[in-house]
Amino acid sequence: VMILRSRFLDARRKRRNFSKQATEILNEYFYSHLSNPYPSEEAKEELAKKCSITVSQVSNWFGNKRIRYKKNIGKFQEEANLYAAKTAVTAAHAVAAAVQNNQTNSP
Amino acid sequence: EDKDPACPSEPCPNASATQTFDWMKVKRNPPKTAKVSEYGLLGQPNTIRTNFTTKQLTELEKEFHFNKYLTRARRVEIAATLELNETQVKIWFQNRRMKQKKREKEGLAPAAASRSAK
DNA sequence: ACGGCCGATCAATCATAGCT
DNA sequence: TAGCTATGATTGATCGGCCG
Repeated sequence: VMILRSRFLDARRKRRNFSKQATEILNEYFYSHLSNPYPSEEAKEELAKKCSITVSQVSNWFGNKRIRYKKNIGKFQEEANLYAAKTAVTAAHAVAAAVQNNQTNSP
Repeated sequence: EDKDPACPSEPCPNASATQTFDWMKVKRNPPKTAKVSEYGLLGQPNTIRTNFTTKQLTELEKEFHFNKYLTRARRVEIAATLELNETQVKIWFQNRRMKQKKREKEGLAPAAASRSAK
């Protein structure tokens, strides 16, 4: 039991939460890819850059997120809807822009 | 860049109702490690993640620095000495190599990483 | 077929951060 | 300050793919 207190050697475990914006970016990606929240290595690198964290940290974040999400989907429902709405607005903007562009080009 | 292939007719109860995708159902088989009950009594203890002792980890670490890869003979020897399965030893080395690679990879870019911090 | 390795991931746990 | 939850990291072990 105590034989395993070697964990103390892992003093490196001085963690600090990611910035609010970083979490925002990660959650945006997660919920906009909820059907398959497995970013490719390239996507992870891009997220890492945007969030100012390492690729490993991005991997850890997604790993933890996926496990915790499926463990208790209900607990994340609110968050899911929040981000779903956010991306919906983004999509709406894109559509609006496309429509306007389309009208000015072809009758 | 990325797109979901499916946009079939979803009898989705409500637009924002989050469906249950396959990745959420993934279940890993329980570890087969622990040699199942020698006595056949109770089938609950096993299938638990093994906790390596400090002694075992120290020994494995020492061996790793000697050789990153194990030979069958060496593996058998170490497993016997540390009272672990050959598989556990094999897996430990595999994970250790990955860990090593990860550290080398991140031990170069991070400029603000110094041991002096306490 | 067979066994080892790689890369990614899982799943449980550790230890701390942060809110009440 | 105590207690509890949120969260980042660690790690033994699994999964699928590749190779000799």
